[in-house]
Amino acid sequence: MKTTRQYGRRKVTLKDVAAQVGVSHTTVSNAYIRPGQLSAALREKIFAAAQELGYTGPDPAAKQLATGHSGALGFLFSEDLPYAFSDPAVLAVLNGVAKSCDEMETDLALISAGSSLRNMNTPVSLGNAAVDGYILYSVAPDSRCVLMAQQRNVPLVVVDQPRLDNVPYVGIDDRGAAYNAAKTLLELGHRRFGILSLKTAHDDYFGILTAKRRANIAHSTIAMRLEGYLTALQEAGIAPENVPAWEIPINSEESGAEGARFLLNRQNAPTAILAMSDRVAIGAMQTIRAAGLSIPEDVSIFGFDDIPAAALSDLSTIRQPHERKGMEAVRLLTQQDGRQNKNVILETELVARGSIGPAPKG
Amino acid sequence: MKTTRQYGRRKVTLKDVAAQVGVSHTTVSNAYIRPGQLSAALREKIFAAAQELGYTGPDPAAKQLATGHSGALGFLFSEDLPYAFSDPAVLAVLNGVAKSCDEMETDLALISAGSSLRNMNTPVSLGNAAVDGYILYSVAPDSRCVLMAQQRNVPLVVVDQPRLDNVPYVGIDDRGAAYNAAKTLLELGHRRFGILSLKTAHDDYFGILTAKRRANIAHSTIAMRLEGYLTALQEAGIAPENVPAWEIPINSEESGAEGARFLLNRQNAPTAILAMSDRVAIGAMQTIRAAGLSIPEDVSIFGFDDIPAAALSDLSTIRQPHERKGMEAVRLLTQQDGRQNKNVILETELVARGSIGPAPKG
DNA sequence: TTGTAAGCGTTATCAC
DNA sequence: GTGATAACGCTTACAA
Repeated sequence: MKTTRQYGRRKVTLKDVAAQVGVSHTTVSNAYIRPGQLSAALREKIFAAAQELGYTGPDPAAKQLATGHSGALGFLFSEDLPYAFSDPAVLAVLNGVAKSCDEMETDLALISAGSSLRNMNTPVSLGNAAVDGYILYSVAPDSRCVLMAQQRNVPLVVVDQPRLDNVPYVGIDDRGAAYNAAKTLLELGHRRFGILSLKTAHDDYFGILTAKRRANIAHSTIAMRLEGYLTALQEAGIAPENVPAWEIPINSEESGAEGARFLLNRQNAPTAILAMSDRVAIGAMQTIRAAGLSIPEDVSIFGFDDIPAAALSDLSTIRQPHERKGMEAVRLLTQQDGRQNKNVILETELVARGSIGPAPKG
Repeated sequence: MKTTRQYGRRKVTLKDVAAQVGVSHTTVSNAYIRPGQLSAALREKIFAAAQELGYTGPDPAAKQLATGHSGALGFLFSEDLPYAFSDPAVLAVLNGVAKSCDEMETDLALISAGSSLRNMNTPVSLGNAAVDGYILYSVAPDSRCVLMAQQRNVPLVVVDQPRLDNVPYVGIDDRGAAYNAAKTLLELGHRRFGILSLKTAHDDYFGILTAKRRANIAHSTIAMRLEGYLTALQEAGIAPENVPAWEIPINSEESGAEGARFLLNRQNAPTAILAMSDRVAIGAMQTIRAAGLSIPEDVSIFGFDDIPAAALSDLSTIRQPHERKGMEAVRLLTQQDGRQNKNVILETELVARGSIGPAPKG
């Protein structure tokens, strides 16, 4: 991509407009940003001249260099963009961010963490993007871009992950929500549980969630959810080591289906499955039905997120206010008036649907 | 959002690093962009100093001002962002764009046309974003931002809409695809058709797609699809005026359901419905079934797009290579080496599923 | 291999 | 209300 000059004609600047009208370039600048400083007539005259010359307003880069801010914010994903666009939960958050940006006339730059991690040879910044601040969305705590974002010395807000000192945080009570889900199933009489966990660490492992891995969970949201589940079960006298768990490689229906196969094929297969996302749960439901079992007569299942597909699948789940997460993040980023550490914990709601029922007799 | 300086410490610049190491300004700059110009040892020394001082690389704004380009591109939606994120077809395109951007290490700025249309008092540019080029995605031809984008004097690429002189274009053969859909239903013996059309103009109208509106369709993709349908029908001896059509207000399932109610409540209700999007078709299917009719025994229905939900609903449709649209757009934007007018028309595929069948007897 | 100096197009300060 | 002048932080001939 070449610069404007590729077209031959030199870029039209403030100066050109000023010359045309016969005023100083300051006055033209004022016409755009301080309307009160000149007569309406002159302002009109300037705009007319600009129009005629093909001047499209102050150059964003120059403006930013002079003012120190760009009017754009960066939304930083941990996953690659293609994945992000396929996940309804991510989209809902992004939706909220977009809404708020729209209102504030702020531009939105999408930045995938993946891309920033490539150039290991050169200490690159996070994207070439000129942004006034970053929203870190569910970024792995050990990711290099966390450090990079902090070094950049612009306002930051974290959504979901990771918890950072002196950085505002938007999230939910993952632990409490998970606790309630497990509790609900316990009250229905279930005693044999299985857990479908999202990735616990930034590696390529998937399979049985071993005790060792349980103890070293890098992703705090996952750790909290697991803790919530296990705490409820433990309170009911069910020891964590007696609760089989499967760690999936990626948040998708297929992975959920695979995890469910593991759980159902064990001795003493669970009558209740706790899944850390709706996509995983929906995949698991397919496996359950394919095995000739009924939901909820034979197996109850609980999801997490309440994506649109959950209602269609009659899946019980934890409703997260995804969109509000995004909106709060923008608000926090925009209103950062000091170093105060404002956190926002949003409410979740337990949505009971047809996927859960009393534990089967016997 | 304040500038960096809010934190008290002055921003670290190239100069500071240069002073620290005891070299010039330029050498430090070279360390970042022209590694060949200095010894590896010196380069390391410079990076070390940068690290120590907290220098995070050249300031994007300053860099852009000096070089003339930003390494970012703008993706311009006609709809507001929140809508865009709810439309699977839009997302798929965005996905393709994101993929390509990722590869090229280009940043992606999302810009909704809506926001640019607000400040009518000041001639604002498209977003504050400093971008090297724009992808215009399905923007209404009469939208102000088309003009604004052109004035900005940066490379442009249009996806789907509108066709612009001297601007590369990425799209499909809407007319041909629609023609094939109608043809397929004709071959199944259908004679009574109904059309569910997307918005034809940029106003608040919805309801019967009148002859007058049919003749004044602002959105070229819609015009082409309608023409494709009607041409096929006309060739089979069915006059356009005998084909009822409903124009929906917004591309959603609800609107489709409403449109289908109109079509089914008429005298001589259609046995075949041509919908211009899958979302609309899926909404219509609900109405059809709610009316006690079977698909495809009583009514056949054809969608457009092949979004994931189409397969789940067993909906026949036209598969568009959404993702490739996005990738091609980035390619065209990036490779613009002159003023040549490269257009890309991607292939579509007719996907026949269970939603179509022979016309009912009688 | 390194340094000097001239921009890049704005905004901001402060006189007039 | 208006206009010089100095930043803003960097890139890039060109010179050494």
